Parts: sequence; structure tokens; C-alpha cells
Amino acid sequence: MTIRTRFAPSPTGYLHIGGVRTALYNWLFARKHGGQFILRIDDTDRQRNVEEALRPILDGLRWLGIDWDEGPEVGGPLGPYYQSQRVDRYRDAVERLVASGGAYYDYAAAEEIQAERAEAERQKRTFRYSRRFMAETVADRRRFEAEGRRAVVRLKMPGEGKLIIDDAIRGRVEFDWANEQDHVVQRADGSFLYHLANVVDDRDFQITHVIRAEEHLSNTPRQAFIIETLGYERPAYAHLPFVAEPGSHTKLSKRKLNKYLKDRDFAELLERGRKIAARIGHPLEADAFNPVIVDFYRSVGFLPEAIVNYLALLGWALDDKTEHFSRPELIAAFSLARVNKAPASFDPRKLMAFQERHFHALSPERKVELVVPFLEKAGLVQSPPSNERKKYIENVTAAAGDRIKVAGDILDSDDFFQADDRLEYDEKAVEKNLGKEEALELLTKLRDRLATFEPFTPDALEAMLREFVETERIKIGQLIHPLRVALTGKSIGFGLFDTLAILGRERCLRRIERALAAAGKTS
RNA sequence: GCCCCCUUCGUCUAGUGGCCCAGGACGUCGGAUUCUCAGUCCGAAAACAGGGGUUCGACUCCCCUAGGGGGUACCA
Repeated sequence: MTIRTRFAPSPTGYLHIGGVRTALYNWLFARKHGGQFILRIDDTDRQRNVEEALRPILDGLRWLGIDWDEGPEVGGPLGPYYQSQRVDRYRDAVERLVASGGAYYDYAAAEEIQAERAEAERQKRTFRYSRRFMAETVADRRRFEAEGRRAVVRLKMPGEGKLIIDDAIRGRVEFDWANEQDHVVQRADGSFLYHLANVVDDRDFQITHVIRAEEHLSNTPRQAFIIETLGYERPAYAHLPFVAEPGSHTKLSKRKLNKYLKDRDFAELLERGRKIAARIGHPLEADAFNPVIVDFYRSVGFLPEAIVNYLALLGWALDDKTEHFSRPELIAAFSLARVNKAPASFDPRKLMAFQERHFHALSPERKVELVVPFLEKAGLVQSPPSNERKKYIENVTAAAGDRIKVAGDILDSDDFFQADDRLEYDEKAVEKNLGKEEALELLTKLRDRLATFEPFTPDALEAMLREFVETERIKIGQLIHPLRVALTGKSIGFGLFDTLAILGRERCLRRIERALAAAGKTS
């Protein structure tokens, strides 16, 4: 039998990091076993704007390389893949449920159920519906309806015995049927509830392995009951622990951004993103721009393979040492048996570490490709850049080296892309490094040397500068720092000899000239 | 309340009765390198929730307690 797994997002407009992990594990499991991964849309509640609300989710999954064999946009033989279009199937199932005695029409009003529940609570006993308004015959139905009552359809749970689930992650889990309620499967308005739809769809789509979040573990009995009553075969189950908040075991939620901001690492991550987003005109509204949402990472230049690698290890491990996985390695190594039972908390710092590792391993050409869109959006290079310009970008990127951790970090080196006469100077840096008369004198002397020095390469420039400071009887730092500020406007940046060489003689001279003039004016 | 699940360094984890006075990674702290920053290198601190069993021997098996999480909806 071919293995088939599924992920069933609701069209909320966001792809949650926890959801991604669930999708990823489903995907990995299917790929590992040469099976299929199906995407089904859980839109029972929303009729409007489904496409729009789905867009970020589909885009996010594709960006991460989690592709689906059947589902929206790709179709498939077992469609439709939207629950809102499958109500006939649900109606059918409910009819069969009732016909087989596994479910009944119930005419109790919501308040009447509520009252029974309250009474049970008062008596400190487990609530079970009395079935007082259960209609067993057509005559019953007519009578209740004559009273103006409307029916829901409830499951007629066994009430005794045990259900045993053999969960791929948790092992054997037992439930007492006596603890299970007569859950509603069809509302008074005729619409269907999730558990019913879920079971029917899993069956229709021939899902063999249900891999989902642990919040569904307690719901499994009622689904198992429907499955059994309908005569379906029960799929294998694997209940994944939550992705939890940083430093806690509570489920990660996109709504608690303010709380997470108290976590230093989380705040730093968001800050890094905001800095980049502001430069490229990406909307910053808190809702979508949030490290709990995948879109955040895409928009600031994270690598999908880094996110996937990190998420794969968040709750799963191959052994005691392997951390870095390419996608094929991940597929080969993955197994449900090695998924952890306990919730794993999301660690922004560690995510960053994976990102750095993957990014640094990239070829120079690839880095340029990734970095260019950010320069374009920030208006620092023309779109598309010329080949010559690309070469220049590559030089800057190479010199920046490990300082670029996500593609958007290229904007920290904006000084290399600004026109010489438009370069902005950091006030403090100028004050500190270009405030003294000696510094200006040194720069003046150096400018004259630079004007004719050949060749203008990092090594040659370094030799020249070292010799220069020796004759001036100063430490190299005394020259380098003022020079850096003059050239880049900043006190931090990458290797100074690289900086000189990348900018080239003309631009260096112009920038030094301009800095001297500016410093002279202010002092 | 009832039911279910979970519990190894701050975090992610390895560990399936002796290889563990518990290993790796991120982070932290020290030190080295250096023109700033980033990095790199070296080193250190840091955990089996608690209590009972079982066993010659428990991180590993059983029970209890505590803590955390989930479910208990005409939500998904």
C-alpha cells in the first residue's frame, strides 16, 4: 500500500511555524516512503476570501520546498480538496451513521444540554448526556418538531469498554468509552463538524498515516468511533508534540508577540527583521511580520533550507551528533519513531545558528543572487544590475563574509552602494575619529599617497599602509579608524584593506576629500 | 472536576539496565587571534523533577507525588 499523508490548513492568511513543522513531518514521512503528500483545505467555516487567505500558506509551503502531490492548484484524482465543496460526502456519511445506529437525531436545545452539564458538575460526576431528546423513530422526530425543536445529529457512543490506539510516537494509549460524550457531528443548521469531515476526508483521500498535533490525541476516540461505525479502516496515528514558546512548554501562538518580545533572543530576531523590512519598504504591521509566521523569514532573506533543517530538529533527532542536513539527507534519515514526545520550545537563537551555517556554505554566485533583490528594493542598485555591477556586489558580499547572516543584511553595507557625495556619516563616529587635528593631517598625507599608489589591491595597500604608519611612528589603529569613517561613514565595517580596494582609488579619494572638508567645517 | 499526554544542562537533544560520577549542539562565561564589527580557535560552568519499589546494578522498568500541556463545544 502506498503511504499517503496530509496536511489540512485552514485558510487563515498565515503559515504558522508550528503548522510548518507538522506539514514538514508529514511531507518527510511521505517522501521517505515514496508515498504521497496531500494538501486539504479546512475551510468549513469560511466561505469568503478563501483564495486570498490561502495564498500566503501555499506560497510559504512552496518556498520551503514542501510540495504536495494533490490539493489546491495541482488538483488530483480524489478532489475536490476543499472541505467546503465536500458537504455531499459528509451528508452521506451522517445518513449512514444514523442508519447504522451509530448516531441519532437529538432535539435538545443547547441550553438544555448546558443545564444537564451544570447539574453533573454540581454533583461532581462525569457529565453524560441523558439522551432525553433523542429521536429513535420518525414519530419521535415529528413530535419534537411539532414542538418547534430542531435536530442536531449526535454520535451514540458505546458507553463501555476501551479503545486502544497504537500511536507511532506515544505508543499504546487507552481510552474508556465511558468518558466519551455524544458529540455533535451535524449542526442544527445542517452544517458538519470537523471530526466528521476529517474522518470522511481522510478516508476519501486514502490517508494511511495521520500525523498531527497532540491536541488531537484526546479527540481520537470520537473519530475512531465514526471510522468504526462507517466501516472504514483506521489509519495509523502519530501525535506530534507542540512547538512551544521560547523557554516554556505552552503552545507557540502568533497572538502573543508582546509576551515573546520579553525574550531577548526573540526580540533581537524581530529587530533584525524590522531593520531590513524598513529599508525595503516591506509592511511592518505586527500581524504578518512576526517570527511565529513563516512569511517573516522569507521577507528578510532567510534560507528555506535553514528553516527546514532547524524545524526538523525541533522535536526529532537522528542521533547524538548529526545536526546539519541537506534535504535528501533529511528524507533518508527521518522516522516517526525518533520523534520526541515532549513539546520543544522554539529557540530563535538556534534558528539563527542554522541560518548562518547554511548561508555561509553558499557559493559567492548564489549569495549574490539572494542579496540582489534586497539591494534593488532598497533602491541601491538598478534592476536588473549589469554584469559589472554584479561583480561589484560579489566583491562586497565576499568582503562582508560572515557578517551577512540573512540576505537582507547586505543593507548594512549600504555605504558601498551610495554615491560618494551622498554618503551619510555617523555623528558619533566622526566625532570620535575625525575630531582630532592629527587624524585629519594623517588623512591628508595618506590621500596624497593613495592618489598615485599602485596596484590598488588589498595586499599591496596593506603593505603600503603598514609602512606608512611605521614612518609616522603611530599604531595602525590610529590610522585605520579615521580612515574607515572617512570612507564609509561608519566606525564598524569589514576589513579596511578590502574596503579600499573595493571602492577603488577614485572613490576613496573623493570620500576622503569630502570627509576632510566636512570635518574641517565642524571643528 | 474528569480523561489523555509529557518531564535529561537556560534551550534543542543523545541515551531502550552496566559503555554515563551522562555525550553533542545553540546559548552563556573566560582566554587567544585581530584595524572596528562579524568570525575563527582553545577552555570552563551547566541536567537525569521528587519519593518509593524491582534488580547484583537504574537516566533507562513499575508505582506514587509534584509540575507542565491538551481535551472535555452545535471550534478547528
